[in-house]
Amino acid sequence: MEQKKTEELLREKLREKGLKITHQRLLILSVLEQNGGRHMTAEDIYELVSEDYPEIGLATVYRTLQLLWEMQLVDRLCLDDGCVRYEIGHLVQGGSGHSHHHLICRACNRVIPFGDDLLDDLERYIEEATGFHVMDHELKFYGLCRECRKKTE
Amino acid sequence: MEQKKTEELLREKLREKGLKITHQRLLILSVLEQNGGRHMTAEDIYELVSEDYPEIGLATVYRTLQLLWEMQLVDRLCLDDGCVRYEIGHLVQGGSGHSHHHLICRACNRVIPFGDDLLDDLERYIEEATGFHVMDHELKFYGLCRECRKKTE
DNA sequence: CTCCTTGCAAATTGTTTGCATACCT
DNA sequence: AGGTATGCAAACAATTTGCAAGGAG
Repeated sequence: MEQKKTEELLREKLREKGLKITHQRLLILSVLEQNGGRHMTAEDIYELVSEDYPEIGLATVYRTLQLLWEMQLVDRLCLDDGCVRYEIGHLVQGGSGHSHHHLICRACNRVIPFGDDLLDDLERYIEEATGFHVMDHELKFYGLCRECRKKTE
Repeated sequence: MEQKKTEELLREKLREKGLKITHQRLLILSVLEQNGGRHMTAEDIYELVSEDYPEIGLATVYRTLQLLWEMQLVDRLCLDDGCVRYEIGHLVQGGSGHSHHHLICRACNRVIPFGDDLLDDLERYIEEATGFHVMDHELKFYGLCRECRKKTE
């Protein structure tokens, strides 16, 4: 049901721009949606889509991710491991409009997602102070996770 | 004066770890310090250091940046243009202990630094809630800058 | 039928690594 | 002297691009 909605959103946006609705584009979005919690690289997505559609090329995955990102259907993030990662857009997913943050442990490199975002006030403040209209944000905290703190004590 | 202080910090940290104090390491830190406001790529830094020290190799720049980052003397950030950028560490620079955020315009790709950080409360909350000890953070806002908003109206 | 899109392979780009030499301490 | 660092070139990995063929509108 929700699935249907996101796909419909993509169809609309493509139509608006005069772009074509292709199997590949729908499949990539669907894989992202079905893996809501993960932070996937283009390669990850490529492999998952390949299961249903083995002819797909990696370049298409890159091109489509770029497109979906521009349409705000997916979010992008860098976790300092040298590759960009993607997840279904927080604006479309569930429609809560809220993203989460990432806690990155400098010792074990684990990435821990953290709750909801609590930045509404700050966003409002930025808009007032600078005229910059905030659409999205990405917040990462670096430090030591509970386990690594124990180890070094 | 401040310059001297940061360099001294590096010397100490190197000594502590039994690593050597080399011309290259000092120069790289110094270039970062003199370009406090910029977000420099390894290549940028390489070119600047080359002016004073043409024999330097790009690989050394990468190795040194990695080292300085581990020592918390420089900060790292990704601005979605496919390369990692560096700036002098907010912990050492001025000693305020506060970093700034970045506003990234999705239309013109401009990067606007934004004031001080206001995340102390959130950091404290995270530590209480999860046991994760926060040492640093990186916060980016995506949206439309004042100028681009005007254009699209 | 037209133009957008794709798959493939080659090209690019940012970053890392191996190794012999040079340099700190 | 002894091990660390460096410069160079080659290796790698992620991403992009050119192009002929295929597919949506």
